[in-house]
Amino acid sequence: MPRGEGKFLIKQRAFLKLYMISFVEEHKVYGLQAMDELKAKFKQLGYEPQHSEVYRSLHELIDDGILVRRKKAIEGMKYKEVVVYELINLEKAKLYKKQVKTDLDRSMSLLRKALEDVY
Amino acid sequence: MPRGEGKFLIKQRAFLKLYMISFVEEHKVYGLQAMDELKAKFKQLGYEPQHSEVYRSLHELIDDGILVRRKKAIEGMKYKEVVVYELINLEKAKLYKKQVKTDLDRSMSLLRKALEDVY
DNA sequence: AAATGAACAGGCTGTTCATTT
DNA sequence: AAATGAACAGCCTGTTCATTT
Repeated sequence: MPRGEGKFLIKQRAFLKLYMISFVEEHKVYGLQAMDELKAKFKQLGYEPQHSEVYRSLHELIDDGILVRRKKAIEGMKYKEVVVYELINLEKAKLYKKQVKTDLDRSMSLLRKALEDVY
Repeated sequence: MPRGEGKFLIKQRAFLKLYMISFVEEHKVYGLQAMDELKAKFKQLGYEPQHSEVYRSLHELIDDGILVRRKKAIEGMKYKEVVVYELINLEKAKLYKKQVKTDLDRSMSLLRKALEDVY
């Protein structure tokens, strides 16, 4: 059972949770909209996050006590209502972002080192 | 079943295979020695590749037709003999390295973008 | 159909066990 | 014990199915 030791690169889950926090801070989006935005953003890099992983990220942020769910009637079109999220604990959010930044930097260093060593 | 589409970061397997090729090019090392070298190299980045994953990388490179196994009597100390590897197909090796470089660059871009977008 | 969510399945990888020298 | 390898187990994540609006 991996205990978080000896780890390789950052996990997709953490990567997405980071973006979810970022979206919520900007008062944007519900689940699928976040996914579409990310797909568009990363399309040229060949990365297409799936909806289930986006939802899992959101759910986990709720379990972490960082976000809360809120139902919201849709303003204009399409269907009735969506689930939006709000920051409930800014401190926890800041801490999480800080931790993820460390992991992102570490991951970058691993990749950079390989590029330097081998090519 | 993931078909290599919509993928996130480069996999540890590919990362290690790249280093294995690099080691073999320098006529270095057998399995555990390679692992120790990598552990030392990445220790400060908190990455510690496990022996089974190193062996799997080596085996896969054999399946890929890039390396061949060769038993070699140990020169000085410790125990009797180890398994060393030789490059059998330089073209394939070059191609593989090129492919991995693409994936490394792509992965770096993903991480860099997240750092730019969120922080 | 859009949106959310859960169930299911498979791949990747760490831990453990087995074998040889 | 060092070295190699395979078996086993668990986590992560993509695919599929179910439900609601």
